[in-house]
Amino acid sequence: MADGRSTAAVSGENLLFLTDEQLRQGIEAMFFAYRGFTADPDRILSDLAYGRAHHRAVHFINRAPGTTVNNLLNILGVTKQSLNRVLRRLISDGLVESRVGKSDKRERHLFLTENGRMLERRLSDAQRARMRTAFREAGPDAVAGFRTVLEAMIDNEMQQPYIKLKENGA
Amino acid sequence: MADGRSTAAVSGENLLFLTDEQLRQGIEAMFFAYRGFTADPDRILSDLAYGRAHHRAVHFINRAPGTTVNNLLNILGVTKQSLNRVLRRLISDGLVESRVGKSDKRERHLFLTENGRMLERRLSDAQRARMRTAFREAGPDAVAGFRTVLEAMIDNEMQQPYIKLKENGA
DNA sequence: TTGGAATGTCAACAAGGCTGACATAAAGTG
DNA sequence: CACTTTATGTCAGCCTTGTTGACATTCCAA
Repeated sequence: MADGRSTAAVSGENLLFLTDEQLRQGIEAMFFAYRGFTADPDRILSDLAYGRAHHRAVHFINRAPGTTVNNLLNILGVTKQSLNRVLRRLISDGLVESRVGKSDKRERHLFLTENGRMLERRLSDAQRARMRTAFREAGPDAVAGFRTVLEAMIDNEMQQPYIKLKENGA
Repeated sequence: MADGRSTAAVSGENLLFLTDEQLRQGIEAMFFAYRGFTADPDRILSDLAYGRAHHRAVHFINRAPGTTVNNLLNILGVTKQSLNRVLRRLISDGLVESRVGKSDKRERHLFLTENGRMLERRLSDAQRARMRTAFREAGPDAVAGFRTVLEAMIDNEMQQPYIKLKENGA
């Protein structure tokens, strides 16, 4: 661990930025920031007796309307049993609609209903507001760096569904 | 929502960086990056039948040896009952030692045992390795921006315990 | 000295992960 | 056509980790 300094020299510009202390600060910042990041939606959700799992489903259905259950499974990285529990409730509460696929009738294509879109809007408005404030405080250069580091931190195994998100075959 | 552009003008430099689309990308990057961030420790923990809650406890006890249960509670933002369950197991497994406070016998001061330090090392090595790779790929300027944005995103209500972490009164 | 505040423990419940097993319907293949 | 594979849903049961309620201990101040 004493060689943190020498490895940092790869970048050349700042010899100190890869010490274990710097990394630990990054790790803790990530922990506390993620909590802040989810705090506002969490408050809204708990009033409705929903959890983060519902938020994630609603978010990605909104982003890719008509996505199949299987595609959502890959994006979220949970089991179908776990997702199914969440979807069942969202459907019975009238926030999500499930349509049998036209070309492949085994598939279910998922859409937000009007009420679903309203909830999604409430949640994402809250989350965007916090992100907007943080971005504005930090400035455009910091935002670019933020994005660059986050992208480098994303698991390569898991990056495919993130990209595959465009597909939409209702 | 059409006024995203005008609010972005506050920063002056990049008129586009606060559109809803940019914010949405930031939100999703945060979601996927956090998953990557926890993936390596999660794998180690699941072999030991521990969860993230154990990781968090071990991390902050290592960072502030002798911290009290109450202080840890404030840092982690969970109920004392929830933390207690985790601590009980860590103590009975011989990873954490709980010493009754000298001046105030109601308090318990927490320390990692030798085995506890070994686990902490394994977990933080894995997490640091990923963060180091991401930092190195992104470069020092991006890292600075990353830190700036995360700090701006941390809930102000929750920032105090993060700072209070220094105290140590065994 | 006594009552309230602080601290920590035990019990029970819920959300949301997980695995395993199984059913159904549709699609694809020999 | 028979057989296999794929997509989805469901039931049962487990675990972790949140929650609230009840309670014991300790400290301190009126």
